[in-house]
Amino acid sequence: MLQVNFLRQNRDLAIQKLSIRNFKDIDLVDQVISADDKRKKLQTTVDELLAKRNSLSKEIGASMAKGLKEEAEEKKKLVADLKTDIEKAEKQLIETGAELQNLLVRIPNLPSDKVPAGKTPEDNVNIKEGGSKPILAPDAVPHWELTTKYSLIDFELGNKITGSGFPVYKNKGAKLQRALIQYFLDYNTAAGYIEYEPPFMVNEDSAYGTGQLPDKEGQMYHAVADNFYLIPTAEVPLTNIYRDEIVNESLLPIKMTAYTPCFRREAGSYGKDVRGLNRLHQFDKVEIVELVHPDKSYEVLETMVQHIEKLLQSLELPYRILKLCGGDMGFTSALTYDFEVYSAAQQKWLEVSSVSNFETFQTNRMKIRFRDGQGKIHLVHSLNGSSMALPRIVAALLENNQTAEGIRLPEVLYNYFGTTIIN
RNA sequence: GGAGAGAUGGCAGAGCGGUCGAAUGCGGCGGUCUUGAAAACCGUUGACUGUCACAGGUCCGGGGGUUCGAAUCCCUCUCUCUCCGCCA
Repeated sequence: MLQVNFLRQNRDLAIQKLSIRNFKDIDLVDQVISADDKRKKLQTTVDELLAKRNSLSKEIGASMAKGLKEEAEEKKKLVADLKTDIEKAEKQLIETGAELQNLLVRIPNLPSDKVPAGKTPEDNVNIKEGGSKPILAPDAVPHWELTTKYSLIDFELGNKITGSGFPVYKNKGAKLQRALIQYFLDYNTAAGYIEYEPPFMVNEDSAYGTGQLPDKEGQMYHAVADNFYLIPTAEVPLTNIYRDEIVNESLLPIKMTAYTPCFRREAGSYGKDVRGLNRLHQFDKVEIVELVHPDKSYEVLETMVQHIEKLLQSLELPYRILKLCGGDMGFTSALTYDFEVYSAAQQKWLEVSSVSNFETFQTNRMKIRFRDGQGKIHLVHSLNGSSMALPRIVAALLENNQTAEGIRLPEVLYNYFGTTIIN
């Protein structure tokens, strides 16, 4: 959520930046400002009425203490008259506040200056490629055949137990998941991230805090009886750890990592895109989240990009890094880099990580703040990235490393997995 | 799930329907003392809103009510604790 005062003071800039996103409801900016004007006026009215009531009430108390009963009764009447005015004004104030909030939550984050213009994924800027695409044998097959061939994943069984998009990992397939999770967490904690195991369900406030609610409601699984949401990413519980907290500046940066399963309804997905491990309703992911000083967030974003790049390099996968264009960026982000790995048998780039700086968009909602040396309070910047999402990594590992003898694993996994090859 | 108790500032913990944004202790910050530190002593220390700055307003778990006036009384929801039941 953007800050109203920022919009008031930078109306034109905000509109210009929103256009980089191809955001259509530009009018919202002016609507927010005028709703806030209205709110301010009403607030003043209410405040004045309340001030009157408060002082009269005090006088009543004083009169009573002196035993001036009649005087007190007269003043009581005055306050009684005020009461209807107060109720009316307060009702309007609440309505206007809600109206303002409704407008405000519909405005996405402003893209940073570094965001390229563009509308679709084709307009994303390829800023770097690394690793080399393997040359596969002519009989190479996509991962969904390999997982069957080596008994790693049973998609059909998942259909039976739950439904499509809920695969059952087994044998070495299950162990590979565990090895990757362990490796990723160790890699992150070695870089100073504190490991967490958060809840896999969150309440409404938390889902709202990171921006999943109100508009992405349909993308989460909702446990209606308790009004909990299954997390779509560890970003949600991790970032919410510091919701409504004011931390000392010396505690920054706060670096957190967690493995969690992620649950996504993915309503509307179909066809080739969802084949095998490409798109699932439940998948494993290790996430990194940072809460940092506003002056440092872009520096930190670059560090996070390097962190993830090195991780991909260690997995010996061909990858590329994209800077997302305005039109393809998520609602809450100011700047996003996507990481994709090349899945050789499908001959497709698969997104395995997304790293974003949200600046104050999330922290304004969550009121995550820090106190500086002068005792002043400011919002922190929040960032996060996948480090890494497992399924597509597994898809690429299987496809790219298939040989006549079996799947050859990258060296970094030897110790975690126990053997060097899956056969 | 049943019975009872409770929810107050960063933490602990007072609080008669009016002068309570709230005692006190701890912690934090500043100072005195000290070569330096500790101790001791002195001072200071909630958030939001609003204003050029004052003033003013809001917040004592959430929501509603009673009252001229609510941290204080009533209702309700949520959560925590104790006991019982169930249970990985």
